[in-house]
Amino acid sequence: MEQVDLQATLMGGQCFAWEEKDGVYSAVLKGKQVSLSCAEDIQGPFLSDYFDMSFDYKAAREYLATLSPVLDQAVTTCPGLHILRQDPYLVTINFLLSQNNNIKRIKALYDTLCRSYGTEVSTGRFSFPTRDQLSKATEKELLSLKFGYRSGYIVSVVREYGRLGGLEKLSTAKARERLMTLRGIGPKVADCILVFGYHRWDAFPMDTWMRKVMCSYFPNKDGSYFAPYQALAQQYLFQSAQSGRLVC
DNA sequence: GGCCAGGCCCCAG
DNA sequence: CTGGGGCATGGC
Repeated sequence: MEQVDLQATLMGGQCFAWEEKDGVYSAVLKGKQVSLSCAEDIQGPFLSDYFDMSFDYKAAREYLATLSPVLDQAVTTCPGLHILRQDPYLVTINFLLSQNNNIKRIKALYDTLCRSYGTEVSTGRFSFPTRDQLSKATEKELLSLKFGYRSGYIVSVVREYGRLGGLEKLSTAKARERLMTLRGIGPKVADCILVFGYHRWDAFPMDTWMRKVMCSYFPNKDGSYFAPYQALAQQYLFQSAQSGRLVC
């Protein structure tokens, strides 16, 4: 039975909603609070979909392991890493927050958005603001909440989001192109939205960590080397580098 | 103080 | 198309 690694999957930089306390992971999803203390708690249609339980991760890991010792090591150490199926709008706003930033502070900003514009679903627990709720935020307000130069991007993307339309039907390359027409979404953020919001495994986000990894371990190669599992390879390599398990 | 963090925009060449 | 400066903020 496939065991999801909650730590790696929920706290590894795919999403910023979860907090871990005494081994219990909790978040507000779809307006409801969810708490998980082990992989067996992943039950029901919503969580099964969220954790992408129907995909054959074993086959993907076995293939990636053949590509390089670094990946072999990574998948062996952490067999339970899944790519979540998250809401595209939420992912879009989240990765606007991510640019030139670190995971800890991205989480803090995520929390600020929830508390400032979301709905309190239980005492002290807030949902992520809907598009409608977030549309009430002004740039000035966001600046005072320490969103920095991302403030303008958030206001603009919330306003223009409807323009994206049925991205699901487009090829990854076309969808990427359309995402990048929004202000504040460049190549890297677009790729993150494609992987984490649209589950496009042929996207390969290249951030500062990945640049180092590719330079050190896969010189003269790009994401296509890991096809058809680019996104999973990326997530393994990102986490390995970012947690200091790789020397770059 | 300088450098860096899941970068992007804008402007030179 | 490529390179580099500017941009907000906080941790180290």
